[in-house]
Amino acid sequence: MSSRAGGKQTTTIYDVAEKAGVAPSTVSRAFSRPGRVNAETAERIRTIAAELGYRANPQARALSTTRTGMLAVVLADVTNPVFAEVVRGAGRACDHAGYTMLLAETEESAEKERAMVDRALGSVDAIVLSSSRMSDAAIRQVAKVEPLVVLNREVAGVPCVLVDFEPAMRRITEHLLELGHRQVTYVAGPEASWADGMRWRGLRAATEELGLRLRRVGPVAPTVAGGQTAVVDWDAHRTSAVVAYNDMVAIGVIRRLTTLGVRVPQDVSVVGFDNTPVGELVTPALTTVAAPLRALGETGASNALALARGARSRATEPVRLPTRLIARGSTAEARS
Amino acid sequence: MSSRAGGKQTTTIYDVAEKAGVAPSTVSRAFSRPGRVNAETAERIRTIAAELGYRANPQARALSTTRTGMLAVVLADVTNPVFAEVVRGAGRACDHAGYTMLLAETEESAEKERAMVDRALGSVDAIVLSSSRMSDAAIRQVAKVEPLVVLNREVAGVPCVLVDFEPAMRRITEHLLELGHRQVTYVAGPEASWADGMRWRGLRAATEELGLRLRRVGPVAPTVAGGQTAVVDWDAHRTSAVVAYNDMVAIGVIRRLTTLGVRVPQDVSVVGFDNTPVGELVTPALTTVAAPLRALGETGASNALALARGARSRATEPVRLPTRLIARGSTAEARS
DNA sequence: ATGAAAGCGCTAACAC
DNA sequence: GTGTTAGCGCTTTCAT
Repeated sequence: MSSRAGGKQTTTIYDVAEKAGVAPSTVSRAFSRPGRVNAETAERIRTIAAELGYRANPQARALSTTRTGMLAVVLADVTNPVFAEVVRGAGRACDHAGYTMLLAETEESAEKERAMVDRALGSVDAIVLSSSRMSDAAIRQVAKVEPLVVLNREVAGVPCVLVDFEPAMRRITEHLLELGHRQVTYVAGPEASWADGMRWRGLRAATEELGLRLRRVGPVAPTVAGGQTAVVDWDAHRTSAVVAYNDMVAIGVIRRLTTLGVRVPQDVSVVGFDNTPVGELVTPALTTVAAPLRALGETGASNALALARGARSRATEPVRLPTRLIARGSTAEARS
Repeated sequence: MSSRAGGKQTTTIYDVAEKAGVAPSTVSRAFSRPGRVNAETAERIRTIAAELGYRANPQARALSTTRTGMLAVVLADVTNPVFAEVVRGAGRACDHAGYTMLLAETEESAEKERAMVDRALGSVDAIVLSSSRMSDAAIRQVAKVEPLVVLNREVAGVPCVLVDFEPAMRRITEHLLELGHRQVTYVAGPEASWADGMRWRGLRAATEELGLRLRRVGPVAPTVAGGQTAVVDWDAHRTSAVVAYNDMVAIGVIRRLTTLGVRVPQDVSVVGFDNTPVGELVTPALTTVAAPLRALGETGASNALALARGARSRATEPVRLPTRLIARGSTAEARS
């Protein structure tokens, strides 16, 4: 039992070594390279260590190995259910790998993000960037210094894992077509959003191919309020179907529509995106697309950890995760 | 520019010292004790450090100071909006103090919690326990080893910050009374939940004092499904008002009631708790209590950091945060 | 105000 | 298989 500056009592490798009658290095080996030490000796050491309540000092270990056993997850907003799921996934991956997760919330500010990444850099073995507001260049820069994987955004030369939007938008379009809709308007989310761009393009491609007429309104904030404001633009050229950037926007659209006396889904069908929990609590329940958010976080984190372990990524082909359409009450047959 | 094992390029204090023509210790001082070094020298050192892109190695620093600059936040479920808010608050406090936040999600398991706390112990300067499933004894144990503050739970001898339930329940009761309700049933949440106990007791005290009749049903899971199941018990002894453990339960109750042809709020009033975002999206919008969740996390974290800085807490009087009632559409005058 | 030197607790060569 | 010896990068006495 030696005591440290802070006043904390700490058992060190030396205490264990002494009591076990072996050299400190042997104790170290017993924990980090169990193979390279006599089985009985190892066992004895472990027993004594347990008795003494020995816990390796992570900082000291890190100092000599350059590996801290920590992964940083940085995202814009934990309060957003979408990211909360991602965090959970990442947490599981860390847990599974014996890693500790460090969380940084940027609250949408690129500067803050930059600062947090900077601070984290020295303390972690890898980084997962979730809803990055940084430029591609800045991201690549960071990737040069530390293993890094980006979620839901494609940055050339940097490993990323993303939700496969194209088939998702295609499914939505098919669904609408089956219900007899011939024109749809897309309510766009934040302009800076990579996801918005992907959704729009996917929808455009699908509608074109399947012969639907497509309009676009917005951009609006990705919130209920945003959705509400979009309705006046929809009103200028009404369509029987609306596809919203995400669930919140869809809910806003529905509320506004309802206020105007337009019934959903009888008069117009509305589709959301993300399969957020509120989707099934509102009236009507939302037709939406479920993205594998948990898996996104999980594979993102575990890929990052793999990189940290030296698995230099050969092909930086983005990993694409599949989605599924969840048809609920907000979509119905078009009135003929 | 010296290179480290991992292959990372790192600028050390020595590199800066050499280029600045001073001793390493001076560089160190220039950063940690700016007062104790000649102003000009300090300036020169800082300039050179910046040029060289010097970043202090946190592990090395921690090794000699015993302070890691990290705070651990452990909670059951990030996916729960209540905790998400707490995390945000804690994150802000950390940010503000130049600390890094480590997040551990226990997914409701006391063992997992124990393990995560254990792992974190060595890496952080303080811990915030949010929805702890550990026993009071276990918590006190941890508090002995490391600065620790508990959120929304009272553990004798351990600093805690909690939502002030009593006035909250009193406000609910008053609200109901004003609307002419004379009997209310409480739908209890998880038995193990400290918050549930407090809410129940607060409600009991208030109803007694104000002369309302109180029944209790449950416990049920703190979910929509849980709320739905509770309705059959309510049905056995109907009351004109229902107070639910939280918003989710309240929503479940409303849905079930609606299914049964009982109208909310015309036939029965329902009150939730937490002011979760969905509360204003459902129909009818939920009357509920807003707890200062963000503040909870924020003061919890900053108190923990204060402890870490040596502010040995004198009185361990729990900090109590105020709430406010948000009256919306799910409560109305009792039918006479 | 600054330099020199001794660690913090652990891992990693290198001997034996 | 195990002991010895250097450090990892920083802070911190103790001199000067």
